[in-house]
Amino acid sequence: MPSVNLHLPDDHAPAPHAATDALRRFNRFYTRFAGVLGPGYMGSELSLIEARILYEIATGQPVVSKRIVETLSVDPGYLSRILRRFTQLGWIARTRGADAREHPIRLTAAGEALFSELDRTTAASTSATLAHLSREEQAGLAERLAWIEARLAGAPLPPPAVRPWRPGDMGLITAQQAVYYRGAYGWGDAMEVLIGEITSRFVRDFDAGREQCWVAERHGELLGSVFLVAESDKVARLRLLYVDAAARGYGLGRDLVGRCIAFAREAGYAELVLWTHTVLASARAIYADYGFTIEKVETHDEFGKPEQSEHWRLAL
Amino acid sequence: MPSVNLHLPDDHAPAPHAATDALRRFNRFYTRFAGVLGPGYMGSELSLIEARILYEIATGQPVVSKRIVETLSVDPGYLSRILRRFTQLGWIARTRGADAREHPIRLTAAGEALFSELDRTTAASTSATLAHLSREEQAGLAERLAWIEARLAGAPLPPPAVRPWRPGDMGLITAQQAVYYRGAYGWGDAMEVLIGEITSRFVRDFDAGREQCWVAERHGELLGSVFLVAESDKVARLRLLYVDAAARGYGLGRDLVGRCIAFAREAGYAELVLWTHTVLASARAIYADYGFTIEKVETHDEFGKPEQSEHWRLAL
DNA sequence: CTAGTTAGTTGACAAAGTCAAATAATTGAC
DNA sequence: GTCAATTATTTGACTTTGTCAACTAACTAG
Repeated sequence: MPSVNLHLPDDHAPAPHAATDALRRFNRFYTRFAGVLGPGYMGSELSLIEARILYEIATGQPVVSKRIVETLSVDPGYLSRILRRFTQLGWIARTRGADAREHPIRLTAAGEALFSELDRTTAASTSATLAHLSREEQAGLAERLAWIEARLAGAPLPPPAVRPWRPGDMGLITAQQAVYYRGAYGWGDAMEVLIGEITSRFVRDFDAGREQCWVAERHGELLGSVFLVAESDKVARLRLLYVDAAARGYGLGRDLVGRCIAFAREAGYAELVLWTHTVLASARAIYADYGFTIEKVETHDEFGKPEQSEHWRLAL
Repeated sequence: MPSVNLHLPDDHAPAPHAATDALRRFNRFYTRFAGVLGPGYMGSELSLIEARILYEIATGQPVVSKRIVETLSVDPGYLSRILRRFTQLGWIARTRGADAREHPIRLTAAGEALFSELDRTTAASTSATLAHLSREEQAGLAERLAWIEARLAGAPLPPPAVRPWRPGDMGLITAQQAVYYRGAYGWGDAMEVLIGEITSRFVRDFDAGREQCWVAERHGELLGSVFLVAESDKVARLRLLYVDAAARGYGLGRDLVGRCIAFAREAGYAELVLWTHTVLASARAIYADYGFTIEKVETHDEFGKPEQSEHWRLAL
């Protein structure tokens, strides 16, 4: 279920604090919502923190208390007492580590049983709160949660995954590029129409062994794409290379062009051509690096304002 | 920044518990994340609950403690003591309500000052945690948060908002309908191509006074669309009516068709025609209700399997 | 070997939260 | 109108949860 991030330049400019307000609002909502899932912990004897500690132990065995203190930001003294109680209850056992100051923690059989029981009941309860959502909504929820977590965590995002095209991709590609080029270069409707025609024609005439389209995705978001289409028996054309701003710095453009070249060689083409514009500097750099050369330069006025375009060519 | 919910039927079927796991994972993440925003409350003297109580008072003035107990699910006794302390500190004042058992609460001037200070600092701190996100990411975050809150709250969703088309919409419409008809009726690539061509042509030949496309959206998600295009001087054609499963029950299809009819009358057309398929029962019901009648029925094989289609007509 | 660190524990508290009983006002049944 | 039942809030008597600093034992670097 890919989506695209469409941000029109002349869109109702969102209030500068819209995102801040949205997050604060969500925060109020979610603390209440989590309260429903959360404390009292599912009728078990465990408090929320105890359950979280048990989770850390179960998933990280053997784990030293220092790590728990760090990941859960719990007071070491408090943790120490909780762990003592867990030991008395027979849920955990503490061994001697290589470093004798550490006392690595493991679950006992009873602890494992408790944890898997807890895991089952919380899963069931969470599942119940999602029961009223359709399959599509559940999938959409999972994707949005992952997206949000990735941004809020501030951790580096995973690189986008590249895959061959699927039904539905063409429209998204068209929408994405149309909005981008309009915003970035002021290109008009004619460009949107052109892209739409190229993508429609691609599906209509698709020749599986000799043509392909690759799409890059992350957390359900379309982040890049490229087409390789047959121009003639011996000539292939690379079209509509695009890398979203949110996917810069992963070498994605290079990857996509590389796939086209490899595929074209494999399919027995003798040369690969493409048409691009002088303003598209980063794409041009990639073409040049792969050994493409400019064959012809011409200025046209198809996109609502004069634009210098270039025909590139690579012998395979 | 609309998106579309694309769920291919033969997609990697998500594990049945994917959404549950995603939510549990998010829950672990978010409790930690909120801890950063949260307790200690921004260097102020207030604990998280105190801050939440202050918020409830400030935004709901005058408010009775029962309401706070319900919305925050806090113990009444505990709340009572906190409110007494707030009163002693001069932040709130309690009056006599119409029902003398209640003691409606208001903020004093000092309370207002405290609250707006707190509001400012939490906004600043939240804003700081979002500083590393781009404008697009912030907008995407806000939309996703709203979407998630709406689903998890289980509250009825707001009706989709209808607006005229914008650049980028055409591709999304194409993607959405292509995926839907493939999944629901097994229609193939030819259908996707047809939709792509219709939408591209619409942009190319768009005649503003005599043609229009409306799009329904909610939380940044495309939920429906319809086209009205000129067929000839006196004849308009309604095309590509679509209402997403997530938007059923709002009368959206009826609304969209109604807009087409009103627009066509306004623009001076004498009649409105459309082409649809017999399997599309709910669309047909809408057409019939508006007084459209079937002119001709024919079976074609364009979508990969035989399908009965119908030509409808309405005199304006 | 010594001074400085580090992992974890303990004691002494303070803060947060709970529960049941009490108080005062209101409602509904007769 | 009166009385029992109910409701909003408060109070008392607690338990649980969380904090802070001092402490012990083990490690590390010079």
